[in-house]
Amino acid sequence: MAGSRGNYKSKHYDELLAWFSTIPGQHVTTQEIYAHFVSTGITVGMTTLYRLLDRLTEEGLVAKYTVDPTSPACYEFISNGNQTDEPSLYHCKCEMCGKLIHLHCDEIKELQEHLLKEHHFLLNPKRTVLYGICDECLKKQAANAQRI
Amino acid sequence: MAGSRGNYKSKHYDELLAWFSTIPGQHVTTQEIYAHFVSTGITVGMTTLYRLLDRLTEEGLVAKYTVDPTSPACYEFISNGNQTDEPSLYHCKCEMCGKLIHLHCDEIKELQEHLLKEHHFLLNPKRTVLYGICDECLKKQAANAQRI
DNA sequence: TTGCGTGCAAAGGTTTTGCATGGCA
DNA sequence: TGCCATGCAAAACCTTTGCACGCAA
Repeated sequence: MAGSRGNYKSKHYDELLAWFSTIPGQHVTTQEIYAHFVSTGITVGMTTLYRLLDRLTEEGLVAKYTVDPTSPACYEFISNGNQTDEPSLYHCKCEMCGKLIHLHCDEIKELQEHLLKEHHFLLNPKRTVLYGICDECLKKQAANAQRI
Repeated sequence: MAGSRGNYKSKHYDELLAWFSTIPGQHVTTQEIYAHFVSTGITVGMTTLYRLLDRLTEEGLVAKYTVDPTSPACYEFISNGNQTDEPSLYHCKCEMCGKLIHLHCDEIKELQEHLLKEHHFLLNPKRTVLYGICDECLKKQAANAQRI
C-alpha cells in the first residue's frame, strides 16, 4: 500500500530516508536537505527533493510543516511511520525568535479527543503548529517592558 | 502607542479598516481585499495593501494566518482590538477541502493556561491554525473507504 | 522494453524592496 | 515645509510544471 508507484529503488530516496532516520525529531528545510546531499557528494536537484518529500509525506514517513508563507516549509521524520502515532508531541513556533520547538504534552491529546467528539474535527498533530512566544522571549519581553 | 508612525489619516487605511469591521470573523486574502477596493472604485496597489496589512497586524487590529506556503496568507479583523481577547475562538483548516473554519471552544482556553503554566509557552490564538479534517470530509472519507 | 526517477530550464505565484511622486499635517 | 503614504517596476523567494534523458526492473 505504501506505493501505487514508488516500488522502485533510488539512490536519492534511500539516502534521504537514511539521513532522516539519523535525525529523528529534527525539522529541516529543503535547503538544509540539499546541503546534506552536497556534503555527501551526491548531486541532486531541488525538483527531485520536492518530489521525494511529497512522496514521503504521502507515505506518512515524513511530516510537512508550514510556518510562514514567506519562509520555506519544514519536514520531519516520523520514526514510527504511519503505524502508531505519538499525539503527545506537538510543534510550537515562537513568533519572536522564530524557533520551532517540540513540546510533549498529554493535555493536547485530550483536546484532540474533545475536538473529535464535540466538534467533529479530526486534528492532525503532525501538521499543526501552535504559534506563540517561548520561555526565553517571554523573559526578554518582560525585561524590555521594564526599561521602557 | 498604536502608532509610532501611522497617525496619518489615509483614504486607503480608513477604507480598509471600515470594510474589515463590516466582516468580522471572516478571513480574506490580499487578492480579495484588492477586489473589494476595485469594486469600490478606489485604485490601490498590492504594495500598499501589504504595507497596510502589516501595519494593522502590528497594531493588533488584524490577525494574519498562514495556511500553506504556496497559497496566500489570510487576514481577519479582530473586533475587540488588542484589548480583551476572545481565546475561545480558534481556526481550523481542513486538509481535504481546504476550508478554513471557526471553532468556539473553551477547552482550548484550558490548554492555553496549561501551556503557560507547565511549558512556559504563551499561545497566540490569533495566529494558530489547527490542521485536520472537517466534519463533511470525514463523512466523505468514510463513504469512500467502503467503496474501495 | 517499459515505466519510473531525475534534472534542467522555465513558469507560477506571493511577497518584498527601491525610488520617485503625491497627499496630509 | 516635512514627513509619511502611495504606486510602479523590478527583484527575491519558494515551489511547481514540461520535457528529455537515464536508470531500475
